[in-house]
Amino acid sequence: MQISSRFTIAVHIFACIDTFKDNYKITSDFLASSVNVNPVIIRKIVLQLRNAGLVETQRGSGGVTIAKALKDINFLDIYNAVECIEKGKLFHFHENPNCQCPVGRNIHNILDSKLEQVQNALENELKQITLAEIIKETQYYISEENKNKNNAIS
Amino acid sequence: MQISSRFTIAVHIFACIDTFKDNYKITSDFLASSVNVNPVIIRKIVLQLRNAGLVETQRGSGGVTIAKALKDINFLDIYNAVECIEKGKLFHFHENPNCQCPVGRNIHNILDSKLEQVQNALENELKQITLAEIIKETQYYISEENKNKNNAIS
DNA sequence: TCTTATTGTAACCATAAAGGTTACAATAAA
DNA sequence: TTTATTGTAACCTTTATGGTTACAATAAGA
Repeated sequence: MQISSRFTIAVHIFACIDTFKDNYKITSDFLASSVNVNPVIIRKIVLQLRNAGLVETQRGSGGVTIAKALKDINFLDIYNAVECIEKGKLFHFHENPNCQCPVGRNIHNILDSKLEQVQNALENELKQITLAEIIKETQYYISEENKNKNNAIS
Repeated sequence: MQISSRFTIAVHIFACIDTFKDNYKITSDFLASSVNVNPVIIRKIVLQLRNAGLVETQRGSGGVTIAKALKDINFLDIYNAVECIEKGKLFHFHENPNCQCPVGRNIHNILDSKLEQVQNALENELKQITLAEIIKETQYYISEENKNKNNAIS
């Protein structure tokens, strides 16, 4: 299993919106061009982000905007928005362990809390990383490029 | 995405082997009965565990045994054995971000270390949990059942 | 040696998810 | 009224999961 590319695309979308919001209208075509996927893929992901209250969209006139302060959106918010994870569980448990067997009828007692512990570790780490941090990194790398460009000119 | 049930089945298999090793020959049929899946499913998972050096099997005569000390097998070993994760990466990155776009050509710089940080958090937590702990829990829950049974008899 | 039990493995199958595409109604603004 | 855009339906392909039947290879016991 892998976390689907919807997650990295979603982060990419946020980076684009913030970087280009003053100079471009952020349409699904615009985003599709940067991410390099079909615009409908972008629209589906943007819809998931909108349903989670992370972005706002305008039908007809177009354009996507970020709905919250950058520091108030973290990777877990995005993960939960785009990753359709069954019952919120990271681990898929085999369905019908044999309750005639001492191990089979106790396997949930034995495992459930451990699996929860692992899932919490993942979620806590996702929670630590906010869009504020990502946008700062984005600005840094773009400004470094511009520095190099200016050096080449001068 | 979810971590596949191969993982919980694999842990279940280890719990069974240790619990019943003195009183039963641990065949794929025996394990299949406790887990409640087709014996071939068990054999495929046991093969993955064998390829990872975690168990030993005997063709013909049959039987599965644990290949290492219980404290030397952790959840990450089992996870890596049964979860065929592409290039070892937890996150699937969109393939071809547009290098004409400042965000597109920097998105890996921006994201890669963050994704690695999250994957490390997951793997470290998996590493903390050993089979020794799981077997201890298994014995505890089974002994509790036996206590209750004895109480009912007396 | 023959029989039996068991593993390893191939060859299928069904279902679901991911990722993608075309098409178009609904909408908003110029 | 026209145009641009979103939301959405209806498809498609590919891959992974989980499952099944069948059988050759193997090891041990009768």
